[in-house]
Amino acid sequence: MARRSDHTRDELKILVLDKAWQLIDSKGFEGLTARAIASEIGYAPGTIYNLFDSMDDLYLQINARTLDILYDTLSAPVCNNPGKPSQDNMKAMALAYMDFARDYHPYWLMLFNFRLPEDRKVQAWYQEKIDRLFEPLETLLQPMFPEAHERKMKMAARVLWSSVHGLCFLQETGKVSIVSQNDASSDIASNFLIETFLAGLHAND
Amino acid sequence: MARRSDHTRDELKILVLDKAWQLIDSKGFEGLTARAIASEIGYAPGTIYNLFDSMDDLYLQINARTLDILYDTLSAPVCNNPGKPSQDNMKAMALAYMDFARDYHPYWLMLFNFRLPEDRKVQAWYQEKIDRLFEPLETLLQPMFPEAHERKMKMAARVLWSSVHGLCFLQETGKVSIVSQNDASSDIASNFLIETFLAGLHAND
DNA sequence: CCCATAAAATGAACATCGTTCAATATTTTT
DNA sequence: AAAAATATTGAACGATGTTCATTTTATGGG
Repeated sequence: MARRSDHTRDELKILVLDKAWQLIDSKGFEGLTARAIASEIGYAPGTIYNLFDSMDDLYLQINARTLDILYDTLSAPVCNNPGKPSQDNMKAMALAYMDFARDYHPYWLMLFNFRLPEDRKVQAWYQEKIDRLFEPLETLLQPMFPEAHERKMKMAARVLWSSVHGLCFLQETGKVSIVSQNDASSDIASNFLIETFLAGLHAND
Repeated sequence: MARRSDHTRDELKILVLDKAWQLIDSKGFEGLTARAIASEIGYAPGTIYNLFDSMDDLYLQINARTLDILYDTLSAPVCNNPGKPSQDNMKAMALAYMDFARDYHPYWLMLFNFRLPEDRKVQAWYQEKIDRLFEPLETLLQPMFPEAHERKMKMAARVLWSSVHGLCFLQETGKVSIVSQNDASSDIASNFLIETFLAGLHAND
């Protein structure tokens, strides 16, 4: 039996989440089970439930990690180069998101498979992590809107972001081949979307 | 024991799918189990597996029905009124999609939760049902492109369609509140997307 | 140092799931 | 009527998430 002084409660939580992350990496989401985690860290299955309300709760914590990495990805200098036009930065940001969806595929999928437990609202700290994702794009859109139109700018950010996500999602889950089987097709489509959207924004000024 | 002359194999398949559809409606996707279906139609669980390869196979058949209804929805006259400007039709089509996602919520979700069994490619007949979904939007976009640019038009259709889907998805799964908690916010966002995208198309002519 | 109390870890047990397949029941063919 | 073919069955298997009475470990006071 694991001795309870081996780790503090918080250390143990981190240990579980680290191992969960590894399991997803090696065996995919299907391989992520309470028993597998427990066995790997040398604890009994019941211990998981001393630390997390449920497996859904654990999935939520994994998603939190994923959202943090995604935020860092979208905040990276390659997508936020002040020396480059906003359009270039946006294209880079869209491609960064698509690369992220491929590189972190199982984690990225979990973000959308997650089901809220019953009618419970998503917790505030989690919603905060989601809302934060729009900030880098908002920063890029800012100069294109008068200061008085901040609300409209924020909507534009969410609409464009959602659009890129939709493109990425249908592409990545293999539901739709946008232009052809070409590997570059998602890049082309993404660039086309941003060019068109920005042109539309300027035209409607 | 059910007598095997009660139904032909095809009738039985339809019976199973009808009951599966009902179960999703009444108990949600979680209530859709082989045992529940079997019990409801007066057969044993094993019978399901005489008709379908697996539950995933059954989900695929349910998805096929959903895709058919969605196709009919997007083909409806309200979104394809020749007497109205294309932009109005597109806005109506986007709203029709969003209404569909709400009205058929569990079925609509299943379209994206479905996981391909192993590395098997999606079957051609299923891919056909997906590709067909773009046709109504392609018809609306057609007049905006020279005939020689058909490929570009098709890409535009898929990009705009994906964008609307992304908007709808993030809205419907409660991940993102686009403008506010307002009920009309998704309509506003969707209209904004289409106006901007079309303006961008014309500007880049 | 010992013992009472608190806390953590356990793992068997429960309900449920998808799935299999030998056995049984039914129909068709000979 | 017997035999072959086919459909249906349902117990059984190996999983899963989850619970919780029991056991183990740590702590603190006398």
